Formats: sequence, structure tokens, C-alpha cells
Amino acid sequence: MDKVFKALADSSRRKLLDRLRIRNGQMLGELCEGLSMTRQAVTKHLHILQRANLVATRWRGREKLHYLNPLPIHEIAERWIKKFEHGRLQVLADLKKNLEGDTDG
Amino acid sequence: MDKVFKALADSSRRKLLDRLRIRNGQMLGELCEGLSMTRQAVTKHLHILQRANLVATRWRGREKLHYLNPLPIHEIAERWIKKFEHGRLQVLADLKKNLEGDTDG
DNA sequence: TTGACAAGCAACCATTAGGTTGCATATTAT
DNA sequence: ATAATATGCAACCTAATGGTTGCTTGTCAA
Repeated sequence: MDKVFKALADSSRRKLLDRLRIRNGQMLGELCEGLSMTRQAVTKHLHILQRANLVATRWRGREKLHYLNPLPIHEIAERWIKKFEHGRLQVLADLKKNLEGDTDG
Repeated sequence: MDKVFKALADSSRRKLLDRLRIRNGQMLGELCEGLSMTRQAVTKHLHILQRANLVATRWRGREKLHYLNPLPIHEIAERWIKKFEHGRLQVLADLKKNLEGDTDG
């Protein structure tokens, strides 16, 4: 779980995931196109995404294809974010109450 | 958006949010209890959460109370994660197809 | 088989992040 | 007033992060 959060913390990596969502199965070179970063930098980002299990790869000859795995993101939504969404209105009510009602100082 | 992702990337900070979710409106000292970290470290984490708009504060005398704001988390779920959940099954189907069906090399 | 292409590996660098320590400030209770 | 409490501020340190460069390896096409 921590690896996923860490992986998602960088905007370049989120951009890479976005690209794969739009077109899955791209090779490294394709993913590098248009980015102001060296190939090596992209490689490192992709490795981090792989270690977080957000990206799976497959060789086709000399080409390495990258596939998005949205499951970890789904799990975060399910196991973590939902906790906070559940209490959303409640917490907002609390906040309002505390910021307004309690202004006695 | 980036600040929120960055803020959520650290497990200590996620823990602090958890604590506030369980009991909202805690002061610094309370949030420090039981953590193997100095008060200053916690302060820094809370500042990062504040800058990401995940935590709001309010002074009551010399005590600084901290309130959870789950809205940014909700927005991430809405604007970002849903994109990936939407295509989840599709992408998994693609992945399966590409990993199995195409094994001609 | 030679050259071009796709990617890997390793060393290095600058910046940021997480954490500590020491001291200052403001509020409360005695 | 004084002491204890609750927090802030600033400097400092180490390790991790994001990035670069140079060189090597493997694969495909001519």
C-alpha cells in the first residue's frame, strides 16, 4: 500500500499512468515521447510503478511493452479512501460546529 | 492536487489523518502521543497536511486544535481514481489478452 | 555481418524530505 | 509574579528522490 501511495506522489508518474490508460501496451520509447526528461529518468519512474504493481511489462523482441494495472488504485479507493468518504459529511458538520458554535474566546 | 498526493505519500501523515478521523479536533500534544517522533516532526507533518488542505486548525487559548478536511481526498477519488476504476475490467481484459494470446515469440 | 535501434546498468549530482536539537513565545494556573 | 504548559521558529543533519551522463547489451533489418 505504501509503495502505491509513494508511486502516485509524483506527477510524472501519474502522467505515465494516464498515458497507459489512454493507450495500453506502449514501449519505453513511446512513453518517452514529448516528455522533457531523459529515457533513463522515465525508466526509473516505470520501475517504481512496477514495484508498486501499477505497471506490468512484457518483452516483444527488443521492445518492452508496458501495461497498466489499475488494481492497486482500486484497492486504495476501497480500503483507504472510502473510510474518509464515509465520514465526510459528519466531519464537515463537526468542523462547522467547532468553527462557528464554539466562538466564545 | 499534487500537494494532496504528496501529503498522502507518507505513512506517518496518513496515520495522523486516521487519528483525526477517529477523533476530530485534537491538539498537537495529543496527536504526538505514542508516536516515536519528536513534537517538531509531527508539527512539520501537520503543516504539510494543512498546506494540502487536508487539515484545518483553530486556536483555543494556547492549544491548537486540528480538524480533518476530507474534501481533497474526496476530490482525488472523484477526479482521478474514478478514471482508472472506469477502465479497470477493460484494462484487465487487455492485459490478459496480451499476456496469453500473443505468445508467439 | 554490420549498423541502427531499444533498452539496461552504474556512477554521479543537486534537491528535497524526514527528522533532530536548542531556544523563543504565548497562555494558563498557582 | 512565577512556573508549568503548549506551541513556534530556525539551524542543522542524513538519507532518499529525481534527474543526468556514459557505456554496454541484445535484437532486428540491410
